[in-house]
Amino acid sequence: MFKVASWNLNSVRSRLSHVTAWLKVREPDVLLLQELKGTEFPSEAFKSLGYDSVAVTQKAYNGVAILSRHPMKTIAKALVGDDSDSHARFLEVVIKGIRIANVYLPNGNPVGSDKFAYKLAWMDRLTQQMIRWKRDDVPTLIGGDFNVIPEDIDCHKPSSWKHDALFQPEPRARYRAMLGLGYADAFRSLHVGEIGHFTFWDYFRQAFQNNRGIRIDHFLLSPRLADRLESCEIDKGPRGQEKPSDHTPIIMTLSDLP
DNA sequence: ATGTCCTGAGCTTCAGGA
Repeated sequence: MFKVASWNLNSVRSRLSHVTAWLKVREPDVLLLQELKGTEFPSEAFKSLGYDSVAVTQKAYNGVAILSRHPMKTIAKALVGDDSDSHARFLEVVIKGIRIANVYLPNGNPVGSDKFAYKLAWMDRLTQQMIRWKRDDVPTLIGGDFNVIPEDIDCHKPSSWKHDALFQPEPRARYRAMLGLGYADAFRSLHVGEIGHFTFWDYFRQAFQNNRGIRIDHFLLSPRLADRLESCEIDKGPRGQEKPSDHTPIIMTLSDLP
């Protein structure tokens, strides 16, 4: 069994005790982290728990890291397609023969702004990379904060998100196009039609207490990995703790190769 | 428009991002 998790921390410094406590209990083989929010990365804290790590950071914003209990080879620290893009949003490694890409897609608000255009361009670049990945034999997992609400059932109330970049037709069409390439949405493929499953809740207006959330953290699996998918669950526990991230972890398990 | 939380400059609060 191979357990992979993903968690947007909204600052690794503010959430270090949360994530280390969570790792001790859940013991995933691999953890993808997003929104580190700072240049410092506490690799020693994770090393003492048995995890090697690789991180791409920048000052104040963004930042992604991958923790692994198995040998990990770093392949890329940036998404190709725009040399002028300096945001820390992408990390690609190989662990146990699986290509794992950790992504933190742009938020894109407000709709119609330069940020929205950057979000769409970033998704186009990721789609092109996902097409290139299909050309080799390496089973591939893309996980992280996609900042896309795929379908109406992935938010508590569509009308509340009608004007938000995460819910616009353009990013949703691009997410669907990724599925159209043959990648499976791990959570939805095992929870068809189920409502009320979210990975993010706003800090304000008691959104979590009232389960007014959205599902924007995803795992996309190439066909050979989708065949090995055993479970995919959202762990709401951390979102209910003191000083939580606004996101909560998503966890999936793959069966071992025969 | 509102709500809340985080970072970082360099204030004893603010702007910017989410």
